[in-house]
Amino acid sequence: MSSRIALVDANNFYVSCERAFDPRLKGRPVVVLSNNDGCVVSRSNEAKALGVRMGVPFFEVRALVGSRGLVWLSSNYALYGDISARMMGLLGEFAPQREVYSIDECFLDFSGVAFDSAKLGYDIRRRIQRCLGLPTCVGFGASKTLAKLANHVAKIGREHKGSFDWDVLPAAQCDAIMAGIDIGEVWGVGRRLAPELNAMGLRSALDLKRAPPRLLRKRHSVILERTVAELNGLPCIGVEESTTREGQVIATRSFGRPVTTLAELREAVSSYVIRAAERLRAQGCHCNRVGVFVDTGKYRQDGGERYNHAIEVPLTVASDDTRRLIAAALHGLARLYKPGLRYKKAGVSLSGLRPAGSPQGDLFSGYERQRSARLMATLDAINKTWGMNTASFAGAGIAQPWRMQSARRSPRYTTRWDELPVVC
DNA sequence: TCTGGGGTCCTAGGACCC
DNA sequence: TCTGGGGTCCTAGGACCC
Repeated sequence: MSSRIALVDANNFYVSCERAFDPRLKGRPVVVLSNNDGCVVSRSNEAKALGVRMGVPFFEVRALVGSRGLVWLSSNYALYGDISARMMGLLGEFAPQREVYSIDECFLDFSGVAFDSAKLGYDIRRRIQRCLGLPTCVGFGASKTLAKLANHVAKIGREHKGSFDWDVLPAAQCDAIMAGIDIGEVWGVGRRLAPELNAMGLRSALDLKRAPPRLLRKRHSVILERTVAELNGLPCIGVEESTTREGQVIATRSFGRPVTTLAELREAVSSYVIRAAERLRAQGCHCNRVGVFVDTGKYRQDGGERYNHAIEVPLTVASDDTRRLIAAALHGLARLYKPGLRYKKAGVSLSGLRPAGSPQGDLFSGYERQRSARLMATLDAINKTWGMNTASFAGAGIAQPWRMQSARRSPRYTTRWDELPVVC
């Protein structure tokens, strides 16, 4: 039985989440900004029509606020994460197997199942629209790469009404459509690779589909070889329900204003460890390496040299105890810190992840370990019930003057009792 | 003035082992 | 002067993704 995969994704996801709770935003040019209100990361169709590009620094388009009525919002990840979880729950009802690929994208595996893709695509889109108020598109194909590309076709061609399936069209027609798609739109071909492939005479998705895979592997990598196979309907990338890879947890932020003192850097790094450790425990993992990095930023005005360095501190015993991880991170930070610089950003990474149940304990730590586990569990329970940072660590600072800007975050409608939407 | 954050995967090269 | 070969593990860096 041949492979049949769908990719569902929400259109303009962050903006659509905001619109679902604030109908006044409908029909208007709206953008949602990245952390620190730095870059545009989501745009309504009206904003796209004004020429606002993805990822553009906000200050470059700020004039459109006055001249064209552009509305801007800070990002509200509590809201988007919750809406995403609801969307993925609904999508899971449609297929035997589901892979949550990103906050707004999901692969569904229908291999071995008979279905009418036109009806299914319509049903999925209607369900998500009715339950959550989100517009979506659906693409069907024999591989993940083809499903992604089908989704792209569904999105740009109005005649497809938000759903497209390669397998219902004759091969010649599929090729004609692919010939019209830029090679850079193919999943796995990024900003570096596209010009290199262009230089080899490959310009469209169809060119890549017909390219010799061996040669591409030699010149580039095995990834590109797989992409070519996937474009030809030979699935190489499986649909995976859960990720059991080793993985890592990263927490990083740009500062609201430059930071110069070690004391403030210590506060910031501590607060990032607290967040990362929460996520680590939510995954049920311990880590055995703590990385920390600082950066003076790549857009420096003062002409000085950029300083961005990282250091990894190994732990003798894998841990998920915030206190231990903070101690390790601060140890690394002390070695990294150079006075007299204006730091723009810092971060931590937890790696060497393993399941919490299997610690290779040091001989005498049994009792300590139980105490630690209880303390962390209590901390997480308090913060889950009463909201983030209800109980925290003094080392992270109280005033936190270095914190990022988030001038226009909408209410956390669905995750905070005190911010529930009020219906009049 | 103002330029995000959180990931994955592959490859090359060095350390180390037998 | 001459100085193996094969394997694994780890890490850094680069490319990609959303």
